[in-house]
Amino acid sequence: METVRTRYAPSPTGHLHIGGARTALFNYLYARHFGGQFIIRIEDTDVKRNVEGGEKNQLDYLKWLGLDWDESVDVGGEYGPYRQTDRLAIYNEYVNQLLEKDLAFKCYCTEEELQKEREEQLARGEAPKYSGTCRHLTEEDRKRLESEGRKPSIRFKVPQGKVYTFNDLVRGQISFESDGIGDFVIVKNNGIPTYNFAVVIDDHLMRISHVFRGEEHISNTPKQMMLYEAFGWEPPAFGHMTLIIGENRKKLSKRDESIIQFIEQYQALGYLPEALLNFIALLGWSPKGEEELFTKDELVEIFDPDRLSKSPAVFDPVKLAWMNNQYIKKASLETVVDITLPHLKKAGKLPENLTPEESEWVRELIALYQEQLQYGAEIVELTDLFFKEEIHYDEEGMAILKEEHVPEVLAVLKDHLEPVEDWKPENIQPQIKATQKATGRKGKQLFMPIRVAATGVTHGPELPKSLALLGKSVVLKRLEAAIRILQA
RNA sequence: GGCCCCUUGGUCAAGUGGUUAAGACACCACCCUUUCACGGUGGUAACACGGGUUCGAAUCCCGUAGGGGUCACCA
Repeated sequence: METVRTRYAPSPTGHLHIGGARTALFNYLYARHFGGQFIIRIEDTDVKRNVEGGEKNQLDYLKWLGLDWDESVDVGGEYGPYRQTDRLAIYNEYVNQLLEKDLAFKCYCTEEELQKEREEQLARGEAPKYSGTCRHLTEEDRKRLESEGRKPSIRFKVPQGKVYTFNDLVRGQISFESDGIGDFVIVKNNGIPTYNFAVVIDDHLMRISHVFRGEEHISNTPKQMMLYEAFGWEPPAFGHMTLIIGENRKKLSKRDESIIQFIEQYQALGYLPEALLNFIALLGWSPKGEEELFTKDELVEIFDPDRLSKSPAVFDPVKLAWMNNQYIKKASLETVVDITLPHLKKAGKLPENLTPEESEWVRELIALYQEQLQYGAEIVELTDLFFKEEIHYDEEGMAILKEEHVPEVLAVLKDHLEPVEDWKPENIQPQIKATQKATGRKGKQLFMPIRVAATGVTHGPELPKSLALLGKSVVLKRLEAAIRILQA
């Protein structure tokens, strides 16, 4: 069997987003599963729309997600160059072949003329399609048009009356009639080839064997097949994956703000790359058993292209959060600190540079919330009570404090806590116990008033640890304040 | 509008002619716990519709409806 070679071919017109990452991942999984190579090629033929840093962002965040590749702009490879604008001379050669064989022709129509043509067709209720104006120009016509200063684009002569059929790896057989397709542009009038042309040349020259891409490319496939046919080449196998859609059930638009789409944003919010990768793998694909949590290596192992689904997948941020929490719970404290600490600093809760004591304190604080943390940035609201100077009790808290036995509990606890030298959970816990003995109050009646008085809230993590992290003076002050309020 | 694709619970999704139609997220209840969270147990909830084919259809065929994609000198 021929070597499996797949590729991810982003255009640097934007940063890496969910859809791109998914395409990259499945091409990666396919290649790795079958022991093949994975290539990254930069499709930057839309010179106007390329954005600064787009290419780097794509590569950086693919790497962050844990993907690696065998050939690309950064690591080289024997089928390079891997950036399309560095391959212009190559395309030129093949364009000339087509021109010589009369399989392509120069088109002098301007954008305005074409636009007008399209509008008229639409107005007549026809499908917009290039009418073939320049298909049969004579040499003289061309000279004349060029003397007018027109720069030609080059169009491919679409064969008439043919049917193009391919066996899609995810959808099965799909057919198109060539008559529905107009002669399409393969080289723009700025001399740079279009996507549909360059992709064919490159996939062939780079020996790409399988192409997984989004469903939006289904209708490009017949055009590409025509080109393969014109050159006498064998096309790769195509697999069109379902679209990832938003809650409105439409394709994610890069401008849609209802969903976080860029991988860098997930990193910034404190998601773990392993979780995001795992989640993305389950978008339009499902494994055999009931397990859903997989490492990258496990995914490579179990990946089966036959299990790619055909219907679109709604991106569910709630499930992503759940999955991220699954990974956070299993992660080391260091990792969790890494994704949370910057948010505490950014929120102004902590200074940029921490003393060793502050570092240790915040580590313990973060550890307290590791079990329930869904993503790094969430730490700020979760730990809010540890950074508040003033606390005030809500209705529920007030109701708890107002119970008759509370002043006694608080006062006794305060007396027991005052002598504690080494302010640690292990030393605080016995004093709570002692308070229980002295007052005869236990369970809710004991813990809740203490919690409310010391933290201001009715829910939170383990009480002794919370008190320890709050610090002795803060706790004592708050107990006193509560006692005072209750006396008034 | 033409062409193409899709249709199982709120969401993801298993299922490939015979199942009590899995599982996960979310939701609800209970258990654990001082509380919250975690965890555990249980529960509500689905084959778009209409015709065939068949002893038998979520599964096969044909329609209808709905949704989506695409019709660029974007990729």
